Amino acid sequence: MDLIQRISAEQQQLSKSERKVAELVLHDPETAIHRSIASLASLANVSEPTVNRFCRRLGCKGYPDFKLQLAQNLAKGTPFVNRHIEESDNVDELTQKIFDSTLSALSIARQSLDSRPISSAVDALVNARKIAFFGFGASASVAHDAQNKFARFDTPSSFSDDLLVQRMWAINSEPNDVLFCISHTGRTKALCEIAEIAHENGACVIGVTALDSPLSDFCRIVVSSNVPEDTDQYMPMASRIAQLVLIDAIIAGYTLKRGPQFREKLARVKEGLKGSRFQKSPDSSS
Amino acid sequence: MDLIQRISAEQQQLSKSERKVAELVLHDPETAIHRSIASLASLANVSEPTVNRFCRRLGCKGYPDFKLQLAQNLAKGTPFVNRHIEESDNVDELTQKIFDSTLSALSIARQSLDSRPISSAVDALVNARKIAFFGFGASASVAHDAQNKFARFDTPSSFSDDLLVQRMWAINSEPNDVLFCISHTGRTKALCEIAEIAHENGACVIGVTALDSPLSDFCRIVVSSNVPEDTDQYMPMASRIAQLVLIDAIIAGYTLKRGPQFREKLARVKEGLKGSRFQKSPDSSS
DNA sequence: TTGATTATGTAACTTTACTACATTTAGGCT
DNA sequence: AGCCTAAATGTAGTAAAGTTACATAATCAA
Repeated sequence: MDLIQRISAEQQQLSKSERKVAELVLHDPETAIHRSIASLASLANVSEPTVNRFCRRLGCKGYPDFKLQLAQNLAKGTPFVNRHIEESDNVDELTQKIFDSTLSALSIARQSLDSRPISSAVDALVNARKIAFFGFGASASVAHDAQNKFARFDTPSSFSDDLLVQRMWAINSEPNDVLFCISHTGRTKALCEIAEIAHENGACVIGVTALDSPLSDFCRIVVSSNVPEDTDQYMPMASRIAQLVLIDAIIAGYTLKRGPQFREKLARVKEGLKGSRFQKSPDSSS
Repeated sequence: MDLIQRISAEQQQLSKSERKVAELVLHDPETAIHRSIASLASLANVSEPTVNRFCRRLGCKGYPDFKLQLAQNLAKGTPFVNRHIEESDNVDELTQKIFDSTLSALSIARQSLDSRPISSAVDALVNARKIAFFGFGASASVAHDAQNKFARFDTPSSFSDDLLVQRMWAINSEPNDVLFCISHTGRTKALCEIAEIAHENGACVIGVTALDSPLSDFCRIVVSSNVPEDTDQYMPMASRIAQLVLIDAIIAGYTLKRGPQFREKLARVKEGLKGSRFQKSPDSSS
């Protein structure tokens, strides 16, 4: 656990004066690392030894050591604590918080990543006859995004958030077909049904979902993201971003595995998109 | 340019004694940050002021400042630099790289953020009569995602990636209607046309796009993300993630501005979604 | 070689952080 | 309440670290 997290964790157990220091540091860590102990102390309205004791309580050797660790912590760029949004936040604070918690979730997901299912997914895709991406609600747009990327490839792919279309696809599925079922919770009844049908037909069902969920029972491969609870209480935020990035990784793996002449094709596809744009600086699709 | 790079760059122009210090630091930076100026000086067989002068020559305020910068430099260690994917990467490396570059892009976007257009967008939405989210290609799924979130709210909202549907909406648009046009480059001809029509009808066109792009000419508000060039050469990766997070921020601002009784409604919507799921741990939509 | 210029080191000084101790504050018990 | 104990906080002195001013040594051009 890094220093900033340690401070916010221990904040409760600190004494009154020490908590003043903690608040100051958490509120503006940048400032702290450029100040002397005396200046920080007076800023927090406490004495110098209090600041020193505060540092030691956090496991530092002294104030200079504390500054050093804090500096490193900041440089690492994971001061993204899941700070919850408050009624009093202005738009600027709020925006920063949203970015922070997304970054935080992504970086946690990155650490607790299992590349094996991703690898299996790539293998399945390379041999796929046709591919589909299904999901509902917020996961539908993730599926949509994934299909959009596969549209660049030469294997037939489809997306749907329509129950009946999905069911038809599943019923017609065969071995060597790949079905991506996307659901954060893995508890959406309708999607489980679809997955079951495809699974029974011998298709390779890949779940971008939670491990040990009802949906995962029907999946040959489960790619899970292990993001912390969503910051926002009303709708998925960070979880779907993690799903997108996971799928990006699968796509990158696929692109690589298909070899150089496949990537030439991709370059041609990209070139071909230019016709739809006002020219100036050639860029990726949008 | 970071400190270590700066040292090796200036190494040639340094005097004999100062070069000794430079070599020492480059050879073992870890040690340097934990030593006092005296200890470092004796280790390099030079005097203390020499070390001090060395620090200043590198643009630091003094030795403590030098240590701080060096520490930050080291902590960055394997920063989320846009490390390009290589043929030889295995799936694990590749996945890490994809996550890294996404994190990198997001954190850059976070730093160079202008909250004013976000704030204006929130204001426009609060007064909106109807709202639409349009985009093509990868941006279509972003628009899809945004609409999915607005489906929870009480203002009529729609999404389309269909040229004709979009055009019909634009033609029917009026003042107080809000149109989100999503495009990374802001150069997609079709979308510009739609934006122009809506704009001429007096609707509030909000571009989630690049500043100074053709599209931005028809936008009353431009929310831009300033992400670095996309890592992947073939398709948008990081840029669309940044778009999503920007829209998340707008939504969070909107939710907050609508006040507590509006959030109660949201809670009811979330509760209502449960019926579509296998129960166990209630969670957000998927 | 010599004078000027730059590089380096010495020593005094200033700032910074730490330690030991005194004072205050808070909580428990009669 | 009033007292006692223990914890928390601050004061003042001390040690250590960093900086500055100046003196000496090295380098180079004429």
